[in-house]
Amino acid sequence: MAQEYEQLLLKNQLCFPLYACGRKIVGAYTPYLKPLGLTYTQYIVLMVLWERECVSVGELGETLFLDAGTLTPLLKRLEKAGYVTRERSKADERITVITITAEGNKLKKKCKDIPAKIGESVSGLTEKEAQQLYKLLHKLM
Amino acid sequence: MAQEYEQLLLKNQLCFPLYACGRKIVGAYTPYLKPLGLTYTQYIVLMVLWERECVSVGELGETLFLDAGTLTPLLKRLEKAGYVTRERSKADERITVITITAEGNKLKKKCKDIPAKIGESVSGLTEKEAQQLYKLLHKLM
DNA sequence: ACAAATTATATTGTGCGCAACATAATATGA
DNA sequence: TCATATTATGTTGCGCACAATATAATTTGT
Repeated sequence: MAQEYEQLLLKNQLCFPLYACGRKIVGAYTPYLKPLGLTYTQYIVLMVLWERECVSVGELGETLFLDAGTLTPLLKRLEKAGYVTRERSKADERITVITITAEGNKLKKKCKDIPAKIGESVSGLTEKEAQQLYKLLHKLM
Repeated sequence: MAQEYEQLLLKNQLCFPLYACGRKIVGAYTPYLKPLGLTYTQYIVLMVLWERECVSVGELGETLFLDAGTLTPLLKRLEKAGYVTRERSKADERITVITITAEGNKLKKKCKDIPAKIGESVSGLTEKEAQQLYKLLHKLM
């Protein structure tokens, strides 16, 4: 095999493990989120709302790096489940404001211990390594 | 905000940047792969085939951490495009053997320079940091 | 040999994820 | 002011991604 193709070997890729780990993350959360009827993406949307109470679709997208094509149907599902409300801003009718409901806030307590449980399954890394990884990923974004 | 919920703050999550970077990777490849009519997942499937020539669906799944529900329709699309063939193994009819075609191998040359181009856009990291990241991600998997 | 268990792939259903396009409201400028 | 541009969200279409289930071939145990 010619050396010029060395960069195309799967084992020489940095991107592939990044892609694979990203999916593994979602998988790691599933056993904890599914009993609550949530997906990972819905969970991180709720995380934003637990911090901010209300937020526009655009701000959500910027925060989570997701676009309207992903968020609109997801938010409609969360609305249907009773966890958020969706209404047009009175100041600017182009903006849809997403607000967490009391029911949505109740989920916060139920989700409280999930990060620690995930942390245990990522225990292949030491505390120092986890911090290193955190820094490198943030530098990438 | 009570301290007990600190772990639910988005900025304290290790998993979120992992999830976000995983998606950014796919996005970074798109401008190079789309002109070739390929998706990122199809590209990594082809990477395996460029190394191995032929492989079963199960081995592909183990290598790429993907399941049959993802691979079967994807492989049918690659077959339709003329890049692979799909046929049952004669030794064991349960196994579907995927083989790269001459047309599929031609793509290898066209993809040769993509990793370098992606590398440039990931140039926020030094060589040393990229190696560190590589090691940490592999430890996670 | 042959029923039961195992293995490998395929199918179905749901939910992302994003590009491209559509729609409606607001801002801008001659 | 009023056409034009911009902004924010929504819609459509396609391709993953995976759980759950189905199907068919092979292996195993008696």
